[in-house]
Amino acid sequence: MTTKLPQLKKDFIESLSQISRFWGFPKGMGAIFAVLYISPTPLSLDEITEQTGLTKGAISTEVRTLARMGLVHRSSKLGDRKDYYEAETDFYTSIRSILKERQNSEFDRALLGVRETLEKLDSGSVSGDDAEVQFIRERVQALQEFFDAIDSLTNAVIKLEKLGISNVAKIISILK
Amino acid sequence: MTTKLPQLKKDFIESLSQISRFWGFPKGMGAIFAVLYISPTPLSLDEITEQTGLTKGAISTEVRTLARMGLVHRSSKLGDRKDYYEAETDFYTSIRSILKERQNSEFDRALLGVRETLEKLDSGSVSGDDAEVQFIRERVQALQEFFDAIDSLTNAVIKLEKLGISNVAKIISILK
DNA sequence: TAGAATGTTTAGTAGTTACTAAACTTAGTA
DNA sequence: TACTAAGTTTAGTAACTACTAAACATTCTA
Repeated sequence: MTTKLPQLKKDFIESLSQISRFWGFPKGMGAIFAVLYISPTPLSLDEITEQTGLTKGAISTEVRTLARMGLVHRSSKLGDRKDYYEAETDFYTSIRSILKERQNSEFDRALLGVRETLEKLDSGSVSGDDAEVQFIRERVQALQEFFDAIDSLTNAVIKLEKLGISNVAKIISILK
Repeated sequence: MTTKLPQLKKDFIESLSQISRFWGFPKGMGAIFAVLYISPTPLSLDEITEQTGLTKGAISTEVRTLARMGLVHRSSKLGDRKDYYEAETDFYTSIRSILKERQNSEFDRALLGVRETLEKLDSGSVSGDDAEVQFIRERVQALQEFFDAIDSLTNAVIKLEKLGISNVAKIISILK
């Protein structure tokens, strides 16, 4: 039983749309990336419109976000007024810029909030029942250590690029 | 300058609420977990209501989700009809059950979609321009390899529990 | 059995978000 | 200059989500 290429493309686009939505990005963003990712040549805004069914407006704004995250790149041809877009294929590079993009985000400010809570508790500047303060201090500290561990691992992922994917297996075996 | 304990708690709850929202969970879920996490004793539904400002109904449903994810545990006292809830403090245990919970989720089905796309391309059962099929095959394969690498690392995180957080630093240094 | 205490479910709502349609802008061309 | 092609911005909308309020269910106690 054979599958026709257009159908295969549609399925792939649909899968990436779902994955995108799961990570808290618009469904359409995933679709746009998918279309660009499996295109041998850079595509114009109109071509993306055609393959995703989204309107020009939506693509215009979402492609800008994708570019800011480093997941797509914008280029142009001489003597052609159109913009052309292509997908970044190095995902580790993308991850790095996505994380950079997240700097100063609500998320980072929230993490900072926890850190500040811990600092206050550590500096002994919190007034209240001593035993309770101590208890909370230990709990918040454990949480902070967990966050730090996750942070370290995130940085590790970023570094995987240099190591090459093939080495991941080796690292995993070290962990076992 | 001293901070009063109730204010510190409020700030902490607010921080975890934001973090929760960032990860795509309801804000209230983070607040409930925060309240339980910094409580020395298990709390009843009414006590959680009081500290979060949410209604009984909301807490009833959200605490169930938290329990299913392994982030809180429900218990009861003899001769007391109330349910009591306390936070799980081993985050690695929680992560494991969250990931298990995700099994068969929309996300996993989407990942499966990509894998199936690749299998079709590999088995040569896709009809269409040969060069294009080959190009798409390579791209999808690269994406699949990336997903696999992330998956390996996720599993590594889960295993960190056994190693102890302190060893994470050593692992990171290996990666450098 | 009635009443109270606890927890669950359900109908509705306010707020958010991803998107469309269309007005607008900018730049190139006849 | 008017016209066209491309992209952006903006106003509005449909669908979703987290939550509230209140009805409902269950279990214990007088």
